[in-house]
Amino acid sequence: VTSYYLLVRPLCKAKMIEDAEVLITESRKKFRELPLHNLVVSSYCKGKKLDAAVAVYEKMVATNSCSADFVTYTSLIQGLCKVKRLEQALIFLGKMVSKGFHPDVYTYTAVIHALCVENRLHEARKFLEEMANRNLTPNVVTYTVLIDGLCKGGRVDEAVALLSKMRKKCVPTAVTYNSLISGLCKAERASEAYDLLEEMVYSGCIPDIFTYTTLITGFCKSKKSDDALRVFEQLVARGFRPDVVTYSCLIDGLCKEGRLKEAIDLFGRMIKSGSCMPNTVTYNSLISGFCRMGKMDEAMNLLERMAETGSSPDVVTYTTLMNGFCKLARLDDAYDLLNQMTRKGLTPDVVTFTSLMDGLCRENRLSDAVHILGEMRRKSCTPTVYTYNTILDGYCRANQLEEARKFMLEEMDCPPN
RNA sequence: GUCUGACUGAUGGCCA
Repeated sequence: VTSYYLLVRPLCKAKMIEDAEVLITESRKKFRELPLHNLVVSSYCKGKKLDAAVAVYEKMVATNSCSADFVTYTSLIQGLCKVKRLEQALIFLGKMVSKGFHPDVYTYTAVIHALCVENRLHEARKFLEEMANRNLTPNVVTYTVLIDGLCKGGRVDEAVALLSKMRKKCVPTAVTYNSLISGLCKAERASEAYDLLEEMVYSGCIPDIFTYTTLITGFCKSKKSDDALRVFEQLVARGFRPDVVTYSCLIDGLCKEGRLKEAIDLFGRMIKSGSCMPNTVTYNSLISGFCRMGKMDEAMNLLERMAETGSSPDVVTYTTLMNGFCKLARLDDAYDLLNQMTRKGLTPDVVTFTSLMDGLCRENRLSDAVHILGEMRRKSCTPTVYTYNTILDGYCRANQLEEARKFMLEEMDCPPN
């Protein structure tokens, strides 16, 4: 037996699990030990080879070599959860219980997590209750998993309520705070998120630059760049290093409020600080800001200056600029950029084409716009509902309601929104 | 002598 362990364990560690499996299944009966089988099953699970893991389990059952135990079921259920084979995991959970084994907090948490990922929040909550019925105490991770699921499902209020509930039993971790802060920011409730951040720091949990950037983006989304700037100064004062994403978020927020001068100033400050260099996204935000203001000269100037800091324009850069020109009815300039980007080896995508189509529609060139739709399909660039809406809006604007109706019935191959 | 669970950041398109 000892020699089997000496072989099987290293084989599993070296991810040569198939060889390990051969060893244990073809050995003489007395070596068919359960821990060896469990080792193989769990190794397959870790390698996300769940079919193989389940096959070993089934062989165990079929050949009666040894019978699955707590560890076998735990490994399989958690492995299945990880690869999102939730239904199968639930079946094994049922089997496990019916065989008299008691899934532990970890297993329940893994199942709840998988349910949350599938947005099956009601069932997730039911499992929390089931834990209580089985005298299992949910811990921080269990609560955090559910809180995170609720946040991602847009049910932030329930998440906040669950936070209060969990506080009576355990202490939130940085992960808990991060989930909630992100959820509140997505729900445009950045000031509540900020309160949580302060509480997080006060209670000794350490946020990271991601946490701060989430908050900055949250304030920007709510058009509160000033609050975002305050968070920025605070993170610097607390010794965190803003990176290019942090700067870019702020720059984008300022641009979206039309505060272009401040955005440019911050851009300069970023370079001067020496801690990071702007990238394509940083430029794209600035360019988008200038385009929105109709300042196409400045926008084009930025395009030309990207190379100075080692950035290259991408499809977003060009689309932003083209859209800017389209909105000013400068279709020739937009087409020039289309050619330029193609020459650079960049491929226009569905957004690029939709922008162009919108420009054409605004100039009453509806048949040209519809023509692009055909081009897109030929290039297997799939139109989205925005693309169709653009055309529909064009028809409506031109008072061609009957055409719009016909287009919707005959051309739209996605559900309207 | 075998198993174990969680989170967070940026840019472009339609209408309103």
